[in-house]
Amino acid sequence: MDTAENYEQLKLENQICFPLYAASRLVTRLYQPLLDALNLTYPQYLVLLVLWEHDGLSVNQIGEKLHLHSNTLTPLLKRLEQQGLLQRRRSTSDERQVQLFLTPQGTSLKAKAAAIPAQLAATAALPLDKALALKAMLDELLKQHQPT
Amino acid sequence: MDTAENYEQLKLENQICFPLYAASRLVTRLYQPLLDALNLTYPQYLVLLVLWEHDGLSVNQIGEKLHLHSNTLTPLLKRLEQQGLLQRRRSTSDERQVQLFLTPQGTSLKAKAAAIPAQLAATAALPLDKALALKAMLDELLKQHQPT
DNA sequence: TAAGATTATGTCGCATACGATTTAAATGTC
DNA sequence: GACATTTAAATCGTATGCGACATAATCTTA
Repeated sequence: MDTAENYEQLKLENQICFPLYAASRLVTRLYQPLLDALNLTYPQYLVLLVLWEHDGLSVNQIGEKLHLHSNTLTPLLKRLEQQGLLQRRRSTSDERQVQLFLTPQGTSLKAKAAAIPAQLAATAALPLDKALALKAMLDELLKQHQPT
Repeated sequence: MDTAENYEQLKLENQICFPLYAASRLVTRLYQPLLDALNLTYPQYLVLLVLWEHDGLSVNQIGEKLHLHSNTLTPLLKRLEQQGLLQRRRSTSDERQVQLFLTPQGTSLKAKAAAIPAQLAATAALPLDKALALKAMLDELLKQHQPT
């Protein structure tokens, strides 16, 4: 094995995963001032995006969409329930499942959030074509590692 | 304002930042089995990448490279010190600064880590050209938000 | 040079992530 | 139908991230 080449690949500037890690945190920080107005964190915002599209999903169904498990989601969902944005309710057909239903406040928050994507695009300062190309590549990477 | 269009942009599938968030977490999970052999977390590995290139940097100098601050780095560095991989030492020229120096164990870990980039590339299953294109776009995004 | 501003690190609190385990409900199988 | 297996949530412990603040050292500047 070529040790010199291997060491070359240990340099930070040659890492592919580091820019992914740094960019993800950067973008979350860019969201934060916008989300502060709604009193949400970025993962909480993601959960609401899901519920605004599909109200009444179970914990695992939300987790499938966000690639998160109940160990992360349960406490997060309890906090959203505390804030009065949603209600957690045991499914009657399958009592193992907990379904999440938006409250009127949770539903109405969607209107306030409507401006966020455009605002974020403005602050991120990434041209639309590059943003879409980036998204396409990330989606491909994610798709290759879907469970199933 | 076009509310329907704004709502369209609130769909999860139209988010650019969500795949970034999900891919970053995915890749960190892909690293984990490789890093387990070295008893490291991914952020700890990143710190060592920096020190293997530039031993003796201060907390903030590491933070600049990784885009992290002392509130994150100090506890992490203390854990690496506990593991015997590095030593934290007050700078004599400027007693506000703490410099990080690799121990022999910390230095020797580099040889064990040498195989990781290639192993990760294999598991990530992303063709090199796409990986490089992805990195280029992420680097551009990060560059636009450099402090200074 | 003394006092205020700046800088580097550290501490604290909160909210994720996530592996490992637990509990209860539903399902499969004989 | 009893029982082992599987499944959905929840719980626990550890390690980040990060905003806000505290502290000590250095710098500025009047």
